[in-house]
Amino acid sequence: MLMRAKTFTESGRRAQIVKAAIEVIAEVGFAKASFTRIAKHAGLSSTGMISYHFAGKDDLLAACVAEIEEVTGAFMGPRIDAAEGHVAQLRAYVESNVALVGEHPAAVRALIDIVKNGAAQSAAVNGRLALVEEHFRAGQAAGVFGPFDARTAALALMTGLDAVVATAAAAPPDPTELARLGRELAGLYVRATAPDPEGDPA
Amino acid sequence: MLMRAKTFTESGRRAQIVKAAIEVIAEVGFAKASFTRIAKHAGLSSTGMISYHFAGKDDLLAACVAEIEEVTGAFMGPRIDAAEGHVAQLRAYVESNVALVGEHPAAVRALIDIVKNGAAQSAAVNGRLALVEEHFRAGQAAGVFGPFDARTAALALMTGLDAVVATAAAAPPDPTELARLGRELAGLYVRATAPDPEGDPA
Amino acid sequence: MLMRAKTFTESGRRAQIVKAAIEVIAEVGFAKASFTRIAKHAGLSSTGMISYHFAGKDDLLAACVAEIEEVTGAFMGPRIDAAEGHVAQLRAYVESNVALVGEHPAAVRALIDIVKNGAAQSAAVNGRLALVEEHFRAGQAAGVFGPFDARTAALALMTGLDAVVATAAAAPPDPTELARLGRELAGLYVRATAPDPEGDPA
Amino acid sequence: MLMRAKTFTESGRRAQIVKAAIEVIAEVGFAKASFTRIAKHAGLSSTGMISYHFAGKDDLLAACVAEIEEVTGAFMGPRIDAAEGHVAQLRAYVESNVALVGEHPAAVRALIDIVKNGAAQSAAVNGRLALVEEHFRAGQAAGVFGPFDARTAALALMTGLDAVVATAAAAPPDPTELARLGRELAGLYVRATAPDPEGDPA
DNA sequence: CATGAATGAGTCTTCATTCAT
DNA sequence: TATGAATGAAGACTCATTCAT
Repeated sequence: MLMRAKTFTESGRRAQIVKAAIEVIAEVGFAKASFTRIAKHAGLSSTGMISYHFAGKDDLLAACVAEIEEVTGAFMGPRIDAAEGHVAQLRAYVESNVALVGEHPAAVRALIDIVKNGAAQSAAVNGRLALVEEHFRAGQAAGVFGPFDARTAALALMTGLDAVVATAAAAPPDPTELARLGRELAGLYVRATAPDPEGDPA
Repeated sequence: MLMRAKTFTESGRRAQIVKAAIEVIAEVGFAKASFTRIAKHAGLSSTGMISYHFAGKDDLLAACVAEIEEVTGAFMGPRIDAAEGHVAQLRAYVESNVALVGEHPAAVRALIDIVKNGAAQSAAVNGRLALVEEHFRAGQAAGVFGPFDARTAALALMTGLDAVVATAAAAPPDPTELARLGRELAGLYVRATAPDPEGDPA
Repeated sequence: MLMRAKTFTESGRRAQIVKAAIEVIAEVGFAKASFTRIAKHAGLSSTGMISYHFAGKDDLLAACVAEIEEVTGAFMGPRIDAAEGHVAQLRAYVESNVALVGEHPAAVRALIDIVKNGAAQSAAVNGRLALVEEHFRAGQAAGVFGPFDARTAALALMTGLDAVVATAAAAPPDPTELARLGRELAGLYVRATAPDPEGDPA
Repeated sequence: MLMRAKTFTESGRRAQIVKAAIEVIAEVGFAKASFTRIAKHAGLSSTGMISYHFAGKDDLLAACVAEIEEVTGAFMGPRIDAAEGHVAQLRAYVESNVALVGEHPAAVRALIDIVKNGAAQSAAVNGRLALVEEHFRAGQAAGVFGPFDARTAALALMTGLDAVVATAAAAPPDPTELARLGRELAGLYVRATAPDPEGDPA
C-alpha cells in the first residue's frame, strides 16, 4: 500500500469507484448512472464518498473514460500496430474493436454510451475521430483509399462501428461469432474506402 | 384511455404538446427535456396538462416519434420511390435523409437524440433497421449488392448516417453543402455494399 | 378563494410559506433557516413544495423581505408622517421602530437577521439607508441638524438602531419598557445629530 | 483537552490554522468558511488536521476571536490609554477602532462577521459591551456624560461603530480618509453622550 | 503528532405524477 | 376537458467530525 506510484486512477478507492461507475453505466446507461446507484454498486454507504474522491460528476466521468481508453488501447494498439499498410490497419482497427467486446464488454458498452450522450467532449472522443480522419487522408495520399471526404467518412464509419460493437456488447456472442462480425464489418469499411475500380483504365 | 375519438395525433392539444416536445428535445436534448420545460415551451401553465393527455413520458415520446416519422416519411418516401433499382434507392435514402436536415432540423435532431438514448425501442426504430436490412437482402438476391451480412450492414450504415445527419443538424449548412454531404455519404455506402469487383470479369 | 386580487405574496400557500420562513429565520437565524426547517414549521411534507412556489432561496427571501416591509411600513409610516419637522420625524422613526417590536417581534428579528447577513442587497435595505441619509441632508439644509457626514451617520445610527431592536425583539419587554427604550434611543440620536450648541451665541 | 502545555494560541499549527481561518472568514464570510476551505487556505491536505487541533468549530472560532482581540487590543489599547478623561477616551476608542482597518483589515472584517452572526456570544463580545457600558457609567458619575441609558447606548453605538468599520474594511480607504471617518464618527458619539446643554445655564 | 479516508446527515433543486376542483 | 397545486423520491453536492494508521 505504501510506495505506490499513485498514478491517475489510483488510490484504491478511486479505482474501485471508477470500476463500479463503468459497470453501472454499462448496465443502466449513462443517464441513469446516479451517484446513489454507483455507490450502492461499489458497496459504499453513501454518495458523499464519491464526491470526496471526485470533484464532480464530470470528474468521475473523465476518470472512467481515461480508464476505459487505457484498457482499450492496451488491447487494440498492438493489434493495429502489427498490421502493415493503411488498409490492413483499418481492418485491424475494426476487427480488434469488435473483438474487444469479448474481453471487456462493460468497458465497451460504457464508453459508447458516454460518447453517445456527448458527455465526454474531451480530447478522448474527438481525438479518435481526428485520428481516423488523419489515417484516411494519409491512405488517400498513398493512393490506397479513394477520394472520399475523410471527415464525413470517419464520422459515419466510426459511429457505425460503435453501434455494432454496442449491440454485440449487449449480449456478447462467442469469440468465433465475434471474429466473423469483425471481418464482416471490416470488409464493409474496406470496400467503402477503396479507390473506385472503374475509374482506372478508362 | 377509452373512446379515443380523433386520429393518431388527435385533439389539437396533443399535437401542440408533441410539437413543443420535439422542439425542446431538439434544443436541450432528450435528457433535459422535462415536462416542465416542454409545458413552458408550449405555453402551458402546468405540466398536469401533459400528464392528462399522455399516459406518461413514454407515451409522449412515442407520439413524438410517430409525428417525426410521419414528417420524415412524407419527405423521404416520394424521393426513394422515385428511384429505380436497389442501389439508386439506397442512394436516394441516404441523400434524402441528409437533405431532410434542411427542411426539418428540429425533427431530425430530436429523433436522433431519442434513438441514441434508446428511449424508443419501439417498432419505429427497429422497423427502420428491419426495412433497410430487407432492402439489402432483396438487392443481394437481385445481384446488385455484395454478399455482406445484411443485418450488420444495416445497423452500421444507418447509425453512421444518423451521426452524420445529427452533426449536420446541429448547425444546418446551406442546401448546396447539404447535397454534397448526401452524395458523399451515399457514395461511401454504395461502394460498401457493392459486389466484389474483382470477381466479375474473371 | 375565487376572484382574489392575487397580489405579490398571494396564493395562500405562498403566504403561508413566507410566514413560516419569517418565523423560522426569527427563531434560528438566517444561516440555519433551511428549506427543511421551514417546510416542517409550515406543516409541509416536503421541501419540494417550497421550490414549487419559489424560484429559489433568493426568491423566498425577497418575498419575506417584501412582506416584512409591508408590515413595517404600515406600522411606522403613519407615525412618522404624523411628526412635524426633521427632528421630530427622526424621533418618530426610532421610537416607532422600537415600538414595532411589540407588534411583530418575529418580523423585526427576521428582517434584521437578513440585513445583517447581507442576504438582501435589494433596494429594500439600501433604500432605507439612502432615505435616512437624505433625511439628514434635508435637515442639515434646514439648519436643524449639525454638519456631520450624513452617509456615515445614517449607517452608524441605523445599524445601532437595528441592534437595539434585535436585542429587544429577542425577549420582547412590556410596551412601557419598550416605549422608554424608544425614547432613550431617540434622545441619543437627536443629540448626536443636533447642531453644535456652542457655535450659536458666539 | 487536558494538560494544554503551551499558552493561548499555542503550538504553531494552531496559530497557522487560526491565521488561515481569519483570512478565510474575512474573504468569504463566516457562513462559507468551511473547514475544507480553511484547510486549503492553510496549505493543509485535510480537514482532519483542524479537528485534531480544535475541539470543534466553536473552539476554532473562539481562538480566532481571541487572536483578533489580542491584535486589536495591542493597537487600540495604548491609544485609548493615552487619552485623558472619559470623553477623550471614547473618542480615542472610536478613532483607533476605525484606524485599525488600515492596519489589520482581515482581522477587522472577520471579527465583525463573527459578531454579526452571533457565533461568539462568548465573554469576548459581551465583554466589550460591558466595558463600554461601564465606561459610560463612570463618565456619567463624573458628570461628563449625560443621563442616558448606558446599556442601550453601549449597544447602539458599538454596533453602529462595527457597521462603519465593516463598510470601511470592505474596501479600505487611504489613512487620511480613514482618520476623517474616525473623527466624524467620534464627534457623532461624543455629541450623543454629552450632557444636555440647555439644562445648565437656565 | 499528523494524516486522510470515511461517514452520514444535511444543503437546494428538479422531476413525473396525482388529484380535487 | 382542463387546471395547477401538491407530492415525495431522487438528483448532485457539502459539511463537520471520526478513526485507524
